[in-house]
Amino acid sequence: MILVSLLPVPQPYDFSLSTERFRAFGVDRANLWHEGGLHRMISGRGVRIEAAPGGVEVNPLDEAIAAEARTLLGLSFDLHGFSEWAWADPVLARLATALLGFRPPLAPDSFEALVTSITAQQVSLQSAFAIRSRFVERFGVPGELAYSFPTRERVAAAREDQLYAIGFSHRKAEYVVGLARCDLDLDALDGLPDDQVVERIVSIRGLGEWTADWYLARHLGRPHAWPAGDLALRKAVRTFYGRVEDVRAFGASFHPFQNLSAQYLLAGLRLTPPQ
DNA sequence: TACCAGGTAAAAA
DNA sequence: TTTTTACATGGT
Repeated sequence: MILVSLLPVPQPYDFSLSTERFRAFGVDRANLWHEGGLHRMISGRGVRIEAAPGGVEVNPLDEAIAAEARTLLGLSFDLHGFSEWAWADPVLARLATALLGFRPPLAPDSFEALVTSITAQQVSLQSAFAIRSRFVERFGVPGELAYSFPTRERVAAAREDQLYAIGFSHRKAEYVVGLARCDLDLDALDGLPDDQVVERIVSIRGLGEWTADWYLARHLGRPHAWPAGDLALRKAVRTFYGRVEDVRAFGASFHPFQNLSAQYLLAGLRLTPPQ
C-alpha cells in the first residue's frame, strides 16, 4: 500500500527539540542524526524522518514503518493531558512552557533498549554513546546511513572478548552476551503490569532496578515509570525542588504522569537556563 | 593526574 | 544485614 509520507503528530510538536537526545551525547549509529533528519533501519530499509507541517515526513513509508516511527517518536504519550495537569506544579508548568512541543522518543526494540541501558550503566552518556556506536558498527548491519542495531541472534553468537575489545568492561560484555542468550521472551513483557515487568527484568544478570525502570519509561512508555535511582534524574530533582529525602517516594507526587515528568525534568536540566 | 559520569554484583564488614 | 569495592571509557 502506498501512503503519503506525512505522519501526523498531535500538535504542538517540536521535532528538533524532541530529537535532541539523539545529538546531545554523541553519535548513535542506529538512530543517526544527519542533515536535519533522523535515520534508522526499519524492516530492513533505511528510513529518514524529518520535520513537516502537522507532523513529520517519513521516507520511505508503509504500515510497518509507520508503526515503528510512531513508537520511536513517542506518539503514545498523553502530552495534552500532561500539559493541563502540569499547571498545578510551578516547576513543571515552567518546563512545559519552555519545552513546548517536546515529546520524548522511545526505543522501539526491546533488545536494543536493554543493551543501550547496559552500555550506559555507571558511565557518562558520552562514553556510553561512543562504546555503543562501536558495538553497532561491529555487530550491526550497515545501511546507507544508519546501521540496523545488532540482532539478539548475532550477539548470542558473539564472544565476550569481542565486546571487551571495543571498550566494554568484562562484566558488561558478560551481561550483554548473557542477555542475548537467556531464555526470556522480551516481547512478551509488554502485556504485563509494571511491577511484573520489573520482576522479570531484574531476574536477568546485569539488569537491575535502574535498567528495569528505564525499560518501562523508554521502551514501553509506561506513564507511571519513574527511574528513581538515575543519577541525572536525582540531580534534576535536587535542582528544581531542592533536597529530597526519598526520590522514589517523591515520584508518587507526579502521579499519574511520572514518566513524562521525569523526561521533562531531565530535558529541563540540559535545555533550560538555571533559575 | 585524578575524578566523575543517567549501575551492578560480589566481597567484606 | 549493610557497606565497600571493581569495573572501562571519555571529558574536564
